[in-house]
Amino acid sequence: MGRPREFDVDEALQTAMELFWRKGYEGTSLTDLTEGMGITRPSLYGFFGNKEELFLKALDRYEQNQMVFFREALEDPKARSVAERVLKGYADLQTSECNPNGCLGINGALACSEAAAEIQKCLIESRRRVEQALADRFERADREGDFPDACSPIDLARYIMTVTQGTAVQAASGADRAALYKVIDMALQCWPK
Amino acid sequence: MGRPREFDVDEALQTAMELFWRKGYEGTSLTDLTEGMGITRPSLYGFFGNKEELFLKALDRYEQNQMVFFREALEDPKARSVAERVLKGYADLQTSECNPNGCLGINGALACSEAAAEIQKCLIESRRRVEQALADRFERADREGDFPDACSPIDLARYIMTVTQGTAVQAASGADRAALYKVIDMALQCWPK
DNA sequence: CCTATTTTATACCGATCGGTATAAAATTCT
DNA sequence: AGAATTTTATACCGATCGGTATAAAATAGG
Repeated sequence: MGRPREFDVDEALQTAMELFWRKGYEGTSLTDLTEGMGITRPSLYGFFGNKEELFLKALDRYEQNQMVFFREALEDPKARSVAERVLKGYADLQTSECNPNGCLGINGALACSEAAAEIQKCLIESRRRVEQALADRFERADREGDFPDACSPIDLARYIMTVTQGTAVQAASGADRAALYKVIDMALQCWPK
Repeated sequence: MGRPREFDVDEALQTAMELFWRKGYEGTSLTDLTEGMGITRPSLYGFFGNKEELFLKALDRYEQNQMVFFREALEDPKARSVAERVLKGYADLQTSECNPNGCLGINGALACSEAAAEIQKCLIESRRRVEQALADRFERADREGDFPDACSPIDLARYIMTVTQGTAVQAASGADRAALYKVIDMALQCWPK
């Protein structure tokens, strides 16, 4: 009942996600958002709360939709394949033609004013969770005898995440997928096949 | 002649650099700058041009002062030592107690609004120059027979830079120096001693 | 002491920031 | 048709954005 909505909530959120991804939280204005999403300010506030809540919803969508590859990679039976699929999956995401370059989780708010401190904290926490999930997977591999003796699961997980964060910066600087794949091949050389 | 300046230009620029380093170009307001530098707006504009020029001057200072380790590292006779010193030098810089975390060259403007597009371009170009300098050094090493056969100088240079950019994100997220050193040790395992 | 010069301090500019009050438009239920 | 409800459109809010006009304060040279 009531006047029917004139826009698709999912589509609008997708657009918001892409804008935040490309310009960061603070670099994206409400005017950017409303014009891009094709809705008015009252609609934005009515459906998504405020800018901060909208960003968190966009981040949630990002994790649900764009990071599928990560959860799938964790299910690979071999730890080295997990690492390779995580690295290449991130590289694919960071250089996808139909998405902004880089990662929303990093572009969103790496360095920012006090006004965005809360968003910055959320993104740090988000990255920490991803790192921990990978570390947990490597712990399992270690118990299964599917892990190099030389290094600890948590350290290797942090190394892998550091490389993906590096490729995120590279992608945001214009590096193409082939270049990132070469980086990944080198990054994986420390891991005997 | 004329009224004597009441502030030290060098000190003021140092403060500006630190602010931009911590909050990024767009995250740092003129109020942040003038209050931090202890000068008024007319003084800032009189001595440093405008916000954009001030940032570029701060970036120049950063490259001159904070990146000394990089130029020194390039002079090391062994290519592998060059790589190790570059990686550890960046990690030190990114986690120095007396500086903001991370890198100015990345925190400055990774993702931003159109208003900061020019600064963003300058930073991308700055990172590209650093990468090229390392690639040139590795080219030399290759000619000197001081380089692994398996990979090309430019690819390895990009790999090294990708890792330092990854550690920059890690540092900006609160990682400490010891953690980054572990990452670097793993990153260097692809390079036979 | 007076002038020229430089830097300071104050107050202001239009534009944009995130956010909202108000009411008209469009639907469903009675 | 009329009331209730929801979403739209418009116009606005105070605060802050980067940037500047104006003139007072502080020096050196004549």
